Amino acid sequence: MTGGLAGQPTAEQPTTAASKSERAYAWLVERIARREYAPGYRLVLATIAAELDMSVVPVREAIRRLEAEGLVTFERNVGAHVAMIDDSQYRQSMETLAVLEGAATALAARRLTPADLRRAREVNRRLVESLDDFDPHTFTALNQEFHAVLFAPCPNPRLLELVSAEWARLGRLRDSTFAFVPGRAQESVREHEGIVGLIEAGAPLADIEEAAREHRSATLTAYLHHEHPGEQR
Amino acid sequence: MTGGLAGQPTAEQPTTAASKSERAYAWLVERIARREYAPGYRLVLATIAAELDMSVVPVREAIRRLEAEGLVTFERNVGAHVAMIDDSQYRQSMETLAVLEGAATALAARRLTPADLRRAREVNRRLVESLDDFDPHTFTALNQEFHAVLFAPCPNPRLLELVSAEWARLGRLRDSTFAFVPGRAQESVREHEGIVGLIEAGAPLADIEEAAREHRSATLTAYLHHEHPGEQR
DNA sequence: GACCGACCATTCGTATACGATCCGAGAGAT
DNA sequence: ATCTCTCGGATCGTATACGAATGGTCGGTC
Repeated sequence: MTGGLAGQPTAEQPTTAASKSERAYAWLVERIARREYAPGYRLVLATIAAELDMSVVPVREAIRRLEAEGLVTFERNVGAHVAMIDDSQYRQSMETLAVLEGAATALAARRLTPADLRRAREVNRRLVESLDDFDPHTFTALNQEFHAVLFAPCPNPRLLELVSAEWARLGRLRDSTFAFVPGRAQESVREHEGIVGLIEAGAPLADIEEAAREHRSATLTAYLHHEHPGEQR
Repeated sequence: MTGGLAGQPTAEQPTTAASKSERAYAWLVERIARREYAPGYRLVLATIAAELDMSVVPVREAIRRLEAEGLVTFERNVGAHVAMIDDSQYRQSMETLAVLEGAATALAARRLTPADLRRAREVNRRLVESLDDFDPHTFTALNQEFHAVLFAPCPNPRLLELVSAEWARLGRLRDSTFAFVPGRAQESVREHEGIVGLIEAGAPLADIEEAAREHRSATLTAYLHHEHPGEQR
């Protein structure tokens, strides 16, 4: 391993700072995020190990971690696949996110400084601009940034952890809703302004929470209507 | 490796249905749950492997899984310890649970049958009875059962997953709040009745959600007041 | 006597090895 | 020709082996 070749013995390269399993994890997340490994892709331990120049053991660990986080599915004696999210799961996760983000936004509201609000508006302005030549990916990225600014000062890190874990599951596995229902984007940025306004005005936290939640739910509803026009729910 | 001892060759015992890593996982959860391995306990791979009569590899996998779920902490090249939850984390998790459970209860409300409500009341009646000779553990178990009945029909399994994951983190790692603030128990059962009443009466979902959330938050507040009477928050 | 540095035991991290399991392809029978 | 059974390749699951990092202890020095 690394054969005892006489490298710079004194050079304390902290390159090895991360363990191999961590590198494998990061590498896989990267690939999944950029859809090089698309949902459904078969992950073969030995292949990945070879590509990363390590044994299967760390790769295995990385994959199990991804499984725990819901990014890959794993079947005994069969192997791992990049997770696929069906409509039902998508709906559930979005609904959950609506709840979590709504709460986080409300908890953060009183801690947002004027500077934060300015920054939020700035991001939203860029969202408006991006409407011109619409690209779902760009829009989604900015959209997430907008909301991140709003709930960043939330005093409950645990809540934020759950939010970002859920986004990781979703954002990386499925194209943004806006790719399916571009029309939703316009409404969305309008609602953003409304939320910032509520916060600025010191509105009751319950109102802020509801607005944030509804905002997210509306995106989901738009998607469902678009995909399954018949259904009620 | 089960040393080739001549077991019943034809007996297709599906005992081996679960992989070793799964067995190790279940075993560890069990030990942690029953506080045989208390918070802070050092988990040594080789020791556990020996006790379970397997190699360290599956044990390692089980521990990493527990880490992902937040039940153990893991430090590189040092090892794993059963997670300890400090006041701050406890507060955050309870707050998060208040949000999640509130939402789950509201989503489930319209789907609860009269039979469900009867069952909830029955559990609450047992809670009242248990107040006589108060045992925090029994009380907490019944308490969780009560709430589980209420949000079981929640149509969003993902939300329920997060709820139970969070309870696993907490319930297994720290004694119930009621051990610290027994007085809270009385209020708690009264509030239960209020929540069931709201659901039965078909109250607005927002009201139900708020009641459920407040109910959980109140427990937290009681604890904080008891432990840190000075602080305002 | 107290502080500092080197040694050793313990335990983790990863590689390699091998048996177990699954899936598909090809031979054989109907 | 089609269906079935068997065999073989591919891949996973776990054991064992060994280098590497950590933490504590012992001995040396000021």
